[in-house]
Amino acid sequence: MSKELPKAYEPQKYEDAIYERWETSGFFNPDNLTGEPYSIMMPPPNVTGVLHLGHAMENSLMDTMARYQRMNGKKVLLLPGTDHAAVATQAKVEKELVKKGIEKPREFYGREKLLELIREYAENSKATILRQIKKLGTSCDWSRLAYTFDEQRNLAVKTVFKKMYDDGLIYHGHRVVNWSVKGQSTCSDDELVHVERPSKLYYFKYSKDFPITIATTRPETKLGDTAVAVNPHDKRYKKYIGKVFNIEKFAGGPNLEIKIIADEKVVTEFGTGAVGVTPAHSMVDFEMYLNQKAKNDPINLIEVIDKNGKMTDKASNLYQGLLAEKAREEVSRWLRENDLLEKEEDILQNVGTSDRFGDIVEALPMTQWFIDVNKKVSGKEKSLKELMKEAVTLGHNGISDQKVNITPERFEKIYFGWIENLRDWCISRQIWWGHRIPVWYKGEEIYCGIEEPTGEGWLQDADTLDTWFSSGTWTFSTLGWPGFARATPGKPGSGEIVAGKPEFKNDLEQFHPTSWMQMGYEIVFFWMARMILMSTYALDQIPFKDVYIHGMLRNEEGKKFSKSAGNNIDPLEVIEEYGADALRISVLLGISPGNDSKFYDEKIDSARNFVNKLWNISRFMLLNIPESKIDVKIPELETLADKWILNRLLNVTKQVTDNIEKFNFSQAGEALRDFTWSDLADWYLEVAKIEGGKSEILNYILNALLKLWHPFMPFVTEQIWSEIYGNERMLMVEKWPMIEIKTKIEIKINEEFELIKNIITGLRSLRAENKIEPVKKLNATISAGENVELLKDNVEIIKGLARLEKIEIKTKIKKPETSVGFVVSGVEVFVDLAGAVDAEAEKVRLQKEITSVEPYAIGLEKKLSNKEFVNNAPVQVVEAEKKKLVEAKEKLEKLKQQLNIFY
RNA sequence: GGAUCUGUAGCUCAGUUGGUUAGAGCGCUGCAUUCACAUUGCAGAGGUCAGAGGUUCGAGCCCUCUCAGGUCUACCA
Repeated sequence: MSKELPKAYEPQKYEDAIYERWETSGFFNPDNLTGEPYSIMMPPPNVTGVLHLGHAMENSLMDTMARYQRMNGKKVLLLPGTDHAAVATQAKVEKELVKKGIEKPREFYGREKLLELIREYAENSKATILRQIKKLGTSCDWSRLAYTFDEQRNLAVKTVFKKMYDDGLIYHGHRVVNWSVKGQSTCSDDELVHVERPSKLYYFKYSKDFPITIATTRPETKLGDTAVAVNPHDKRYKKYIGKVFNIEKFAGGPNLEIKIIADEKVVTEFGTGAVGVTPAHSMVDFEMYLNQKAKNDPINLIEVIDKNGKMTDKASNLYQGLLAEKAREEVSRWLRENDLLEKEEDILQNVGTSDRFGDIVEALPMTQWFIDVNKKVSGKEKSLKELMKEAVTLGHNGISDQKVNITPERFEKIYFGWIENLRDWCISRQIWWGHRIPVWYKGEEIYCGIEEPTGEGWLQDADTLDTWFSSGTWTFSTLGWPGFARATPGKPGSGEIVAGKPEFKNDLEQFHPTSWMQMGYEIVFFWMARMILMSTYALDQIPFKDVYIHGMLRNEEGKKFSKSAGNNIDPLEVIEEYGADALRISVLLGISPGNDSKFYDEKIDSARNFVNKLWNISRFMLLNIPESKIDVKIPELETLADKWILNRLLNVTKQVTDNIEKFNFSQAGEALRDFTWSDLADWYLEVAKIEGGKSEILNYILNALLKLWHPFMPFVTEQIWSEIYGNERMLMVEKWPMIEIKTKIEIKINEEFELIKNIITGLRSLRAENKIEPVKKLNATISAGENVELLKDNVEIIKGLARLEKIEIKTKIKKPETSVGFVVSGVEVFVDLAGAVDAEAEKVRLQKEITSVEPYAIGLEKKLSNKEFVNNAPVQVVEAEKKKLVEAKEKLEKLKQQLNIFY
């Protein structure tokens, strides 16, 4: 059955229907597949808005992998989902409400009503996102769709929380935390964005008789100072250590009691070598406070800034109620006026801002929930920190196949560095959109549990959990945990055996640890680290075996795409104009793992062109295949070109396979594109027009080609497939081409075909240089040496592709007088131009070529006469160089002979 | 301050353990249109591989330093 395709590929006409066919086929659901389980969890996009190009890239990566694995006979689960994104979503909705004129949405609506509004927004956004994912062609199992904020995930979150609580890893503690005044909530260290800004460093003394000068960027916090820390080895200050100084009415305000303490971390060389310690408003100072407490030499903690960023009554009524920044001016002014300010210095300072609310974060002491990362996990003798490290080094519990492999490798180091500096993780947030902390209070009593406690008078903790707490459970909460994971001691994740179906395994058993995970480098700490923490702790398993870290897409100027910058690109618009396949290869090709890449018009243009090229290649091939067959073996190979293209096909199959296995999607696609466009379209199909009778081999190649391209460009390949073979079998579940290289690839075939190609290219080039019209047929003679038979066998190709009338091939021919010529691999080609030879031009051309070959030959000669090279280099290399020299010399000699004719 | 990435043709980038006269796409120049494809084909120009040292028979690739740009990170008060 031969079918003629339309002239151009119009993606809009086919894509939706194809997606529907895939979906209804059931093959997106692994339950309908057999083979070894292979699982990928989709990083759930935030329901804060719509997908952007970065998501298009992620979907392309995941889907390419999923389709490749499926075609390789794996039971593939690509599980889709969305993320409620706690702070991010609430911040977003509140921002829009503020824009509408509701200044304080939380006060205005109250908890229930505001939650309803956020929920509505989230559901809307979710629907859009899911539609976009389908448009991109992602082959995910919609029957397992998950949401980080649905009941199933809530159960998983509560279960982990309780386990950690019972193990004493989660504690309620009074510590200094990051506080966003604008968002009225805490945030974790990772949620800070450091911004560099100009600032002033003030050098001052607390009072005239205070012996040490202190430097600070925040004079207003000094109203809450309770100590000065110096290095214990600092000779200048040693004598003061342990002394207490009383300062009356510091800056006209409160009385201070300053104890001089010693701390190794104080750098003698920096500033004055002495640090004013404000335990309440600095993470570092708070740690000193804890240290002093532990040493039984306590210092006080005085809060002078409140949750609204204003000075408290402890700062005295002179400052109370002022915003911190205002108080800073006032304090420094007072110090200046009272001659206590010694110096002001302009410096650049890094301040932490809230990633969601944008304001500068205050350090405040508060009672919050924390995860202790240093405490030993019961029954493990390892802390969470150590678990996180072990999973990436030795493998979880020292088991090597429970090791997380990170690609590219360099992110391992970055990950370890982060672990080193990790502090206890503050997990409670004062926003409403999120998983409520499963803790209830009644007077002094505290209850932590999955269900609300029975009895009167219990009040649930008002706070919610950091969104990454729930995201951390993603790889297993999506697979039914804890439902199917009633733990059998020693065998985590073991489920129930269903009677009569002894082979039954639940999702968790089949698909966890997941096989492969991809994510952007910007969430390695947020997410990858937390998944490893949660999974190793709660399941005793790593979350995934391989994780691939990709870079960010930027625009032509290298800027981030963002809504606020106004350069956002909607993937749906790109798909509408160019098609999903074009979008997919434009974000997949031309990138390198872990590095940022640019997206711009020319890229998507050429991607679209290529999709169309493939369509037309198929179109042409089909015109030459009277009867398409679906399962074909390698046909008889008659001509050199046949052998060559098949060798190239097998070769590129291997390259594509190897590169996908190594997550080099870009290289895989590029190799395939080069094969398709150059080898196949530009050479072999042109040869096929001349040689004819290629039905079977074209059938075979087209079949393989569509399969190889399918993971990258699923729509166009599936469409072509169905145009050829009807709708009975789907390309999506066809077998990936086998690499059946029976005999080893014959280098000779390649070399021989290269010679033919070079002769043709040389003839075309000669024609162009001599400005001979393309239609004019030429006569050529070839002095072929030992290649006579080869060239005679392929004479029709040469004649056809180089547009020759007559060709004469002999072992040795002298250059005819009225001809021009060139030399390639020992073969001399002459073209008779009769009177049309431009002797001067020909002389110049020959001379030019001689001057390029001569130094090359001399270089080779030198190299080969170097004994050290000959002795040290591998034999193959030396042999190759010798061969090159022989050829170069031969070529040089022939060129010189040709040139001599003119004299 | 520490870490890390990047620097290859006008532009965007490949270049896998060191071994052809360093490649591709876009752009540019010239030519071609009843041919599967102008969303095309053919031919061509264009590079001291950021710079300087070093290791090696041999370096775009390994080592050291310098310069430029980016990113992450930190308790410079």
